[in-house]
Order: sequence, then C-alpha cells, then structure tokens
Amino acid sequence: MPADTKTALLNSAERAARARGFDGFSYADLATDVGIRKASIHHHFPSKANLSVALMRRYAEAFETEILRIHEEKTSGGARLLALIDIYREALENGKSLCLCVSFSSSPESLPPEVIAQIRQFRAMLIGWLTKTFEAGQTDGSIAGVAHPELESAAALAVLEGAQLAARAEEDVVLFDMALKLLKGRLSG
Amino acid sequence: MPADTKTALLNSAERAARARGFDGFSYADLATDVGIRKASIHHHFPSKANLSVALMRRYAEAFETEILRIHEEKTSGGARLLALIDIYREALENGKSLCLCVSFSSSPESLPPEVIAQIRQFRAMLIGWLTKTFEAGQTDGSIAGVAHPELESAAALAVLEGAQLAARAEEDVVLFDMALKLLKGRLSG
DNA sequence: GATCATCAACCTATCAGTAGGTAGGCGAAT
DNA sequence: ATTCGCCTACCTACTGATAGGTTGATGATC
Repeated sequence: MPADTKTALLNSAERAARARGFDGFSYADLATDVGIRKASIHHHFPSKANLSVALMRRYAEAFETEILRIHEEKTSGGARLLALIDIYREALENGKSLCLCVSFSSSPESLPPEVIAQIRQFRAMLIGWLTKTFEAGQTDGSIAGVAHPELESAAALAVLEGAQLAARAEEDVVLFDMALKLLKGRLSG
Repeated sequence: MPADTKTALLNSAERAARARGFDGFSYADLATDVGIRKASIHHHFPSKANLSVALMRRYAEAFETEILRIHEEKTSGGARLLALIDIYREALENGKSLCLCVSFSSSPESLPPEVIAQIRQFRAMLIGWLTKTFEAGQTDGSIAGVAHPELESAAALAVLEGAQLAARAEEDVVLFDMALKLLKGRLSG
C-alpha cells in the first residue's frame, strides 16, 4: 500500500515478527507480502540483522512518542497506567500477536548485539515512564497502595510482558486480562 | 553420560531448548552433543514435534513433583511462594536460560497443538497451586495484603515468566530480581 | 547346544525444501 | 552519465526427514 517500499517492508516485517517471531518470517515471505522479489529486499536492508535494527528503532521511537502523548493527554497516574495496559492488550490482537519488544526478547540469540542494546534502552525508558506514573498515582491517589514506585514499575512491566507471552501462546486474551486484573483493580481516576 | 540414549537426548534437547529456544537447536546439534548420528535420533523421536511432546511431558511431571514436595516441606504460604520464586530464578542460570514453559511459549507456532495443550494444562496446574499458596498465605499471614488469591496467582505467574524473559534477553538476572522484589517484600515466615 | 527369527539401536547416504545472501544486468529518473 | 530500484539467476549452508543396511543381543525352536 505505501508508496515507499522501505516502509512497506518495515510494516510487513513488523507484523510478521510480532505474530510469528523474528525467526518466524523469511525474506521470501516479506517479498511475497510486499510484492517485490526476495533479492530486492537486500537493496533496502542488506541483512536481516540490519532489518532488525531498523525495526526496533522505529518501534522504540513510535512507542516513546505514544507514551509521551499519554502523559500529556491523561492527567492522573491511574489513567496513564490504564492507557499503557490498553496498548499492550491491543497489541495482542486477540492472542495472535505480541509487542515487538516481547517478540524480540523471545529470540535474543537471533538478534545482533545492537538490537539487544536497543531492547535494554527501550525497557529502561519504559521503566522510567512507569516509575513517574506510579509516583503520580501515589501522589494523586489514583493508584492504590503504592509504596515503592520503582519496584512497582519493574513488576508492572514484567506482568505486562509475561501476560502477553502466555496469552499469545494459548491464543487466549483472557490470560492477559486475568494477570492484569489485580493491577487494574488498584486504579481510579 | 546416561546409559540411556533416549534420556541423554531429552537432557540435551531440554538444555538447548531452554537456552536457545525450540527452533534454536537442530537434530544435528543434538547428535553432536550426545555422540550418535543425526538420523539415529529419529529412531527415538520420529519427529521433532514428537520430541517436543516428550520434553514437555517430562518437564511438567518433574515440575509438579517439585511443587508438591515444596507444599509438603514448607508450611507457610510465604515460604512456599519464595521457594517457587527460587526455582524460576535458578532456572535462569544467570540470564542464560529459561524454564521450558516460557521457552516453549515463545515459539508456539513451531510446536504441535498437543504441546500447546500441555502448556495450557501446565499453567492451569501451576495457577491452581499458586492460588492454594496465596490462600494459605492469606490465612496464616505469611503473605501481606492478599485479597484475591486467584488474581494474585495469575499476576504472580505473569511476573515470574515476564521477568525471566526480560532477564534472559538482556542476560542480566538483576531484571528478574527487580521485578520480583515487590512480591518478595510481602513475604514472611 | 546350535540354529534361527526378531528386535532395538545405530549407521551411511540422500532427499526436497528453505534459509540468508551475492553477482550482475536492465530500465527509468535525475 | 550516473544513480536508484528492482530484476533474474545463482550460491552455500542447513533444516527435518527418509530409505535401506549393519550390528549385536535376546529368546525360541530343533
């Protein structure tokens, strides 16, 4: 669809990676999906490692933009956290897909060190945002029972990612909802 | 080491699957590791799908035995939960390995439906055990702030699995410890 | 007690398929 | 005239899997 082939390749690769993992799609799949020849992909992304870096960079940038937008749009910590939970739930697409970070985290041995560094940086950024969010929720009372914002954020991210993994494996979004129910029960505002 | 070649294959495959994922090892790898020819593996496990089923069955049985043992050895809910957390932490092997369930959950598309069913059953069993454990901790006061044991257990399992995934991806066991710190802080006895 | 069939366990050799990647050429746009 | 985007045509490496054969042990039969 996009006039830009490179973007079309990134879109196709991201969809595939999130649904079937980084090892779960090939240049042949991409070529078929986008409508060019397999070898032509190498013109845009010389290697699959190269593609993975571009994929992760685009994803991290888009994600950061989105949570900064949430931070501006929503005023309470509780509302912000709920919005993030919704992002992870939507990314599941009824148990058929993961967010790219979880997908890539599932097969680190297939990724170049550069992507591992990107993943580390992405998670650190997200933990930072979450810590601010829990602090806000602690102050404004929109998240119940917060004593240690930093520990809460580490636990919350693990729940989000773990719940997504389980829900996708069993193709049942209820597993995600069950795992998040406790946290959501603490939110208001 | 084991006189039994089949057991040696299972051991090698489990180690490989937990370290590099189910797609991360081949019959060739197994053959080299165990010291027989690649084709001979098919004598014991006709297909890789077949092997995955055997792997998951053995794992689930061993795991269930272990948590039943914990249930008998430890008297308080808090002590039992702590023992389970330790199992997951040990399985990480300093960020180089996952428990088999998380590893398999990372690549469901490579596994036969039978294994997906085994995974579902395994998680249900574990959730059941965890719910009992949170109930015990609620009653005996060894786990603080328990209001909904079933929701606690779903969240706890997600944290354990998510924390393991992240810690392995970044090869840093501190990520696991951080994610579990909040829960561990609620335990006593 | 020697022969015989059966079996598990393993072998060599090879299969078709797919992976990511490369070389070199062609046409259109700048 | 050069660069860009894409092509055809390949390549090497490796995947899981198969066919068919060898070995040695076991147990029954004569």
